[in-house]
Amino acid sequence: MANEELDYRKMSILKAVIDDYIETREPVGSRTIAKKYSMGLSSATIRNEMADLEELGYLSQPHTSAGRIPSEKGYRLYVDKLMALEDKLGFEPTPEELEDVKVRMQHEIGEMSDQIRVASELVSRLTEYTSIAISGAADGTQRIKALQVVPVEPGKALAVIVLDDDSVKNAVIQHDKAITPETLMKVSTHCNLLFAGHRVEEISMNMINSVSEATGVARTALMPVIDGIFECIKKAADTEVHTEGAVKFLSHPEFSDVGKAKGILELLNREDLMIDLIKECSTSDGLVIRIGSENKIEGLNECSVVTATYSVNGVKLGTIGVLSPTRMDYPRVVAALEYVRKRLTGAGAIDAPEGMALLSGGDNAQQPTEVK
Amino acid sequence: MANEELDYRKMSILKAVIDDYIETREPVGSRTIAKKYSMGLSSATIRNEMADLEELGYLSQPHTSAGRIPSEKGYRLYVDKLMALEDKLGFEPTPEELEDVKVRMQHEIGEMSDQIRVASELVSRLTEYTSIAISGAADGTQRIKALQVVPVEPGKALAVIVLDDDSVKNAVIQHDKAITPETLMKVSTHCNLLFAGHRVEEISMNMINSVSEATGVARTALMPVIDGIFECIKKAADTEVHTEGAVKFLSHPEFSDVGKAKGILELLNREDLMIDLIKECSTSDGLVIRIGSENKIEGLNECSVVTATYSVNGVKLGTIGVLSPTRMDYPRVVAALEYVRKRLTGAGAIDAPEGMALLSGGDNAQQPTEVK
DNA sequence: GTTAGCACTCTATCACGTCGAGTGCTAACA
DNA sequence: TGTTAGCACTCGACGTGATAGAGTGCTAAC
Repeated sequence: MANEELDYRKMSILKAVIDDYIETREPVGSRTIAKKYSMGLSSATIRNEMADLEELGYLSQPHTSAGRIPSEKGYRLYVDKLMALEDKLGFEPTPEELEDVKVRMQHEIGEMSDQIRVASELVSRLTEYTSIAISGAADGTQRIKALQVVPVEPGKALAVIVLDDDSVKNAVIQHDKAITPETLMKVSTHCNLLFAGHRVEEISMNMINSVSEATGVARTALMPVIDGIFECIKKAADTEVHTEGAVKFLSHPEFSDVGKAKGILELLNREDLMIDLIKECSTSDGLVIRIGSENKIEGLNECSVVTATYSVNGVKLGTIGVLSPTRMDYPRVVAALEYVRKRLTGAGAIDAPEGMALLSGGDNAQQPTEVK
Repeated sequence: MANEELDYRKMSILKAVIDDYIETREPVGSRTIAKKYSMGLSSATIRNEMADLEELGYLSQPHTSAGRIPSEKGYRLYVDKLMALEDKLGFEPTPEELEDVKVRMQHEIGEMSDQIRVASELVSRLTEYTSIAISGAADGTQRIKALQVVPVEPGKALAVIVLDDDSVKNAVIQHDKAITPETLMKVSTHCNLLFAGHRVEEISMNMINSVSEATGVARTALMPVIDGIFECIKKAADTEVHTEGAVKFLSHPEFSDVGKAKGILELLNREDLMIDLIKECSTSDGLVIRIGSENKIEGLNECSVVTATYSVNGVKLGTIGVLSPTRMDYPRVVAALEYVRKRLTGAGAIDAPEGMALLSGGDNAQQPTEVK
């Protein structure tokens, strides 16, 4: 499994360079590596190796007299084989914090599954990066738990559905004032019986026949009501986005230029783009890492995305993505996302993290990363 | 009504300076005023007047050889007496745009009254500034239009209420599995009858007696359900905030420093602070302008806030505030907020805007601004 | 194969000089 | 008495050049 091109020493040096660069944000020189990482080699030797690594495309130089910085290829190798995940979270959240998260996850029901929203907040806090959450399956495979039509005032009602990820959608119904609340109730009860337990995608318009027959309400009068219910169901198929900690982008020296910062924040506000970005990675149930230009959104070429998709009891809650400049603390992000997985599923261990460790013996690469 | 301290000429010059500074973002020199605003005076004369205005505290100088910029006192006089509101919107939104806004306002029902949220988006677009909207009365005076308990699955239900500003709140109910959906329905119907039309603040806990008696359900079993309903009603009393166009702050040269920009964006994320900021001004039903340090939030000393509170048919929809650096295009902001008022109420005119105009004859100050 | 030494390159930083905008003051003018 | 032209002065913006420091690649010795 060891990389053909690189021997052990080159890998060690590459890992040291990337670790240091992630930590210091400064191009890394040969002297730094020799001294700080006690390789037992002189800076001159390291210089030679670094020149090789540059030739092979793993490192690059901002300018002649600067140290090296990792290239995308370097980062790719790093996340696939080199990075060490031990203790990268740095701290366990306090018990109170955990309790708070747990309570909030279980207690609220909102537009988006609140579990995934709260989880996203947690990820952002743990990593100090921006996190983006998108809601559940949003592909029509969610099941309807309950449906109800709530009469609001004459001629106006509210369609409410609850999905299996405990998210709630509603839509306004403007109907004929002749329709009484009692009739609405009947329709509501019937639709609930009809739809509950079914997938969103299974609900089809011709069910109106059955509703009309069963309730004895004329089809034309029923139309707006059914329309409202369908609008509501349609909303269930919409993907919701929630961005947390967008401002944290301004902390990165990579975005110390206001124009650039503005650009990225405007991108983050583009819900359609963010959905695309995260969704593209949400097929697999594991972690997906996209480095720099591996992700296709223009303007995000200097950023990396790590996503994790979460399911509980077979219900897809959603996908959380962490977004930051390419110089991302990958191990920490991976650890945070795995930690949240543990929280969400209530089981599963990250106590003995897998993935590499080159320097600790093995060379297994169990972190499922999208291989470009 | 004319200011004691200032004669007509000084006011003209002050107005010209502020107009120009708002437009160009540059300290304004005497030559600029003389040439651009055709005062019929030489730059030397204007220089003398400007020196007076500075002495009186209406203008200040960044440094010796720069032009003048308005002080807070200068802005205050400007918004109270000097600014001209004619045609400040610059353009009427296209018919399609208006239609879009109208449709969205009427059609959606969400956590916050969508009317106020959509209005806030419109304001931000018209002014190119950040706008902050807070929801309705949120003081317990909203009335409940409808209430319903929706059974979700055994032991779980959802309380849904619709308020008079068409906002929807919901809360989860974890109840005894022995309670059947039919019982829930009975409770729901009873509560709806009991609560509908009443103010949120009127609902009191001892109503549980009546519910228990009327439905024949034991009080202990009923407790979680009533709790859920109360939680829901409690949420109705929460103020919701919606911020639109926060990123626009990054366009202002005043925030070209990333650190400063970060500070302000973090402030904008502090919902509690924003609620305080806007709420403080939401007592009056007119416009309130706070300039620089007139608003009490630390870190917003170099910003101004203009707020407008909107009610339709006696129902308070909410308050919209526009936030920008002190160098704000006040006339445009006022025009935009008045325009939105026209849109929301469907009547009322801003076609003949009031307020000053010093240079067009009158000197009335009808814009209700908070006098510090 | 490794390392010490050295010349070289490139950036960041700071001091310096210049330019231009705008002022305040004075003296002349209507 | 109010207005204006003229002028010396101030101060920030900007471009230039010198300097220091970090890091490299190469060569020769170990």
